[in-house]
Amino acid sequence: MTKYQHQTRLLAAVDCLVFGFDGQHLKILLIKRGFEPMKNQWSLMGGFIQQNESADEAASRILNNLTGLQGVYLEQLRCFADPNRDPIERTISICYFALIDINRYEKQLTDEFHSEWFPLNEMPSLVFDHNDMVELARQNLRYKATLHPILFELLPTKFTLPQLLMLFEDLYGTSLDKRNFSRKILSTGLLLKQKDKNKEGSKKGAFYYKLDKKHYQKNFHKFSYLMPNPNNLL
Amino acid sequence: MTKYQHQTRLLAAVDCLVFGFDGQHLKILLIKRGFEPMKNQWSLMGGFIQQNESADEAASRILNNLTGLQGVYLEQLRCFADPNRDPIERTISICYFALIDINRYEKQLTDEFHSEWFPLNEMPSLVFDHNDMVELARQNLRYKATLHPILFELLPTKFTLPQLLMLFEDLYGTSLDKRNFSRKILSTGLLLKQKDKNKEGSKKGAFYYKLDKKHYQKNFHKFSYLMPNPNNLL
DNA sequence: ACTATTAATTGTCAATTTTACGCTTATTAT
DNA sequence: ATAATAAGCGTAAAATTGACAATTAATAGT
Repeated sequence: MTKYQHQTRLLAAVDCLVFGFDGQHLKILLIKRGFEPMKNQWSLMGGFIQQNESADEAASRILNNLTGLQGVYLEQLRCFADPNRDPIERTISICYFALIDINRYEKQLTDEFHSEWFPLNEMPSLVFDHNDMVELARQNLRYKATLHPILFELLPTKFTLPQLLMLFEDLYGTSLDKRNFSRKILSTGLLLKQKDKNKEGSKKGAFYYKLDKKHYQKNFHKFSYLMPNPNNLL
Repeated sequence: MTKYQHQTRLLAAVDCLVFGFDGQHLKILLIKRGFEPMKNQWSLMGGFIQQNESADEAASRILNNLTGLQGVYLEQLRCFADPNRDPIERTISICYFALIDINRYEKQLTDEFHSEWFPLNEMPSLVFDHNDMVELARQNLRYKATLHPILFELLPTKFTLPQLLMLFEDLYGTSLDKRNFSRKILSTGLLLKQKDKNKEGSKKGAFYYKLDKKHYQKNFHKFSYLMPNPNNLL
């Protein structure tokens, strides 16, 4: 026996969602779809999985091909497999999301690859079920960011507390007390204060911080619900 | 154009992981694989996705076929798509996990469907990458249960606080103070005290509780990290 | 070179929540 | 009756949170 008999074989694609943060708003990177159907409609970065690559590899390859991005935070969201999600032919899509530092790639993305940033709330309608993917990814990001220090992926290596605050406020659509926010975020022990300041935003300037790589693992989980510390166990 | 040209089509399967709780330990339901390769090896409940069903539908169907389970909590975990995960032919697997009340189905599962429960920590080695799936699902469950009242799916409609405590303790591999646990869990407002007791576990007997369906939505999120309440926003 | 302005940062205190315990209670078996 | 067992209630110190006010550093305008 070399093959499974009598089973349906399907197209498998990967769609990549890219989040960025411009200092004010959480944004999403879109491109105009390059082939039919729905050619020239706004879309996530997508492509078919090849015979000998894993889904993770396909996601990296496709993201790189369509945006030039490489080595960025990339995580599988989930698989979308409605039989009618693609009108041409049944295609399963494995959806990924990436988090990048928007400033680091802005020029290359818009000039070279003709992709465009949209604020999450003022996004055009997308092809197929890509709107659902975005909504799920947004919820997932909110959810995950309550427990994981994942939003730092959206900021430069050196960032300020006001920047971080803005990011949280925009993601959760709320406003937070900066004094309490600072205290809470610093109490995690994840941040290392730098000696220099960022003076773009104010006269006084705000101190830069970096993630403390040494304590990152140890202090990863400064949260609580029913468990004292779910991830330190076992 | 009616088809995408020159693209690889792949087999797509679904694998279902079933969790249960016997009052002492978290358990997982396994069956002996019914066909080659690896026939008669321990495995998750799996099968191929058919032409006109979604992945969710396939998961329900396959779970029902192999265990008789129906209408239970079932959620997609993630997609496993390593090109070599199946030695016969490349097959993408979309992994699902189910949470069930073990007592409700025990007889049907073991007698009729010849599936077997194993404590998560004393599980035999499984076919293909199913071991990875189990490990990921366990982590995911731990993770999710810190923020979502999801573990109730593993208990009968009426359950006691000592039962719930045992479940948390086993999932997180730790011991918790019963007094603090009670206070914390009751403070969520999610539980409704019943008038009758369960006297199986002790002489005194422990009061039954039910989930308060009315307040379930409202009190879903009694937790905090950086956000006052991430899910009530927007 | 002062002064007004702006945003960052530090600080305070009451209220709430958590932690770490001890004690009482209900029930059954001896 | 009473000993044994696990359930359930209580409590005080410690830690965290929430709601604020005050101070500080730097710049820009006069």
